[in-house]
Amino acid sequence: MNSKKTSANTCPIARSLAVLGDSWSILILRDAHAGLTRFDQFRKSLGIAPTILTRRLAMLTEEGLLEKRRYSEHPPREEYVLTEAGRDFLPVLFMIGTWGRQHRGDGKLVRFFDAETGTEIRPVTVDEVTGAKIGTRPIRVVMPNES
Amino acid sequence: MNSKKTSANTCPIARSLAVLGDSWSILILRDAHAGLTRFDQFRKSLGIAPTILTRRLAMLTEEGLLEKRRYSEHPPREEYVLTEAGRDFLPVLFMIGTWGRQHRGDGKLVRFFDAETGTEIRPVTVDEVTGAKIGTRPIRVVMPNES
DNA sequence: CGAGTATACTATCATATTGATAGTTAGTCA
DNA sequence: TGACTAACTATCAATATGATAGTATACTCG
Repeated sequence: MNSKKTSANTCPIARSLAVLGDSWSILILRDAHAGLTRFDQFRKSLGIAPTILTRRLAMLTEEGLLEKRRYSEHPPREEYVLTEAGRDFLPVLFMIGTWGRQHRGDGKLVRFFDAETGTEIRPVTVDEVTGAKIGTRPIRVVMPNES
Repeated sequence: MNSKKTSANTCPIARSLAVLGDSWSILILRDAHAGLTRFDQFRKSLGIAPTILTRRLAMLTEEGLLEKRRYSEHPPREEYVLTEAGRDFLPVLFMIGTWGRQHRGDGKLVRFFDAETGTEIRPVTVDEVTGAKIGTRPIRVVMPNES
C-alpha cells in the first residue's frame, strides 16, 4: 500500500496500518502475547515462510513493537520480546478476536484469562468517561480535515 | 496469505484477518463508518486504484460487511452500506485508532463523538465482567490446542 | 573426533498481487 | 451535440509472496 498520497499520514488508524496492515504481523503479535519469542516457534506456529518471517520480525522490531534480544552468547541466539508498544496492542487483538467470534463462526478459540485469578476475560470496548458500550449508541466519526 | 495450513481456521483472530488483514479493507471500513457509501467517495478519500477498490468492495460485500444497494435506477448507481457485521467492527477501529494515537505520534486525528450528546468518546477495552481495563493486569493467552 | 541435531537464518525463483494509467458504459444536463 | 458524472474494466510493469533448499554456528552424544 502506498502511504504517501493518502490520508495515511494524518489519521491514527492509517498510521497504525502502515505497520500492522498485514495479517502476518498481527498473527506474530498474537503469538508473542501467547508467550512465543523465538524464530522457530513463530515459524512452526504460523506455518510462515522463513523469508517472510525474517522480514516481518525485522519490521516489527524496527517499528518498536518487538525487541530483539540475545538470550545466549554461545551459540549466539536471538529472541523477540514485546515492547511496551507491542503490549499495548493487546486491546486491538482482543477486539479483532471478539469480532471474529461473533461474525466468523465458532471453531476452537483463542481465549484470554486473567493470569492471577484465572477467570476468563470477555473484552468490550467502552467509553472511558461514561462507561457506555461502543456500538450501542450512534456515533459520529470525524475525519481530520472536517470541522 | 495462505489460510489453509495455519491455525487460521481455528482462531477467531486469524479468521478475522482472512477478511480484514489488508490495510485497504480496514480503511474502507473506517470511511464507511465516517459516512461514505459511494465508489468515488472511497476512491478519492483513499487515493486507491479503482481496480483494487472494486476488488475490496466486492470482497467486503461477499463477506457480509457491506451491502451493495442501488440508490438510483436511471442512471443505475450503486452504493455500499455497512451491515450489522460491518457496524460491529467499530470497536476494532476504535482500538486501532487508540493504539496509533498512543504509539505513532499525533498528527491530525480521526475523532469519535456521541452522535446525540456530542461528547467526545475515549475508547478503552475492559473486561465485561469485572470492568478491569485490559493491559493493566497480566493476561494469559491460551491458544486453541492448549489445555 | 565425528555424526547428528538445533536454531536462526539467507538464496533463489516461479507465481500472485498491486498500483498506475487509460479506457468504457450509461446516463444527465445545458 | 458536447461536456460531464459515476462506476467501473483492461492492461501491464513492478513488487511482494511463498515454497524449497541451503548456510552458519555451536552443542551433544558415543
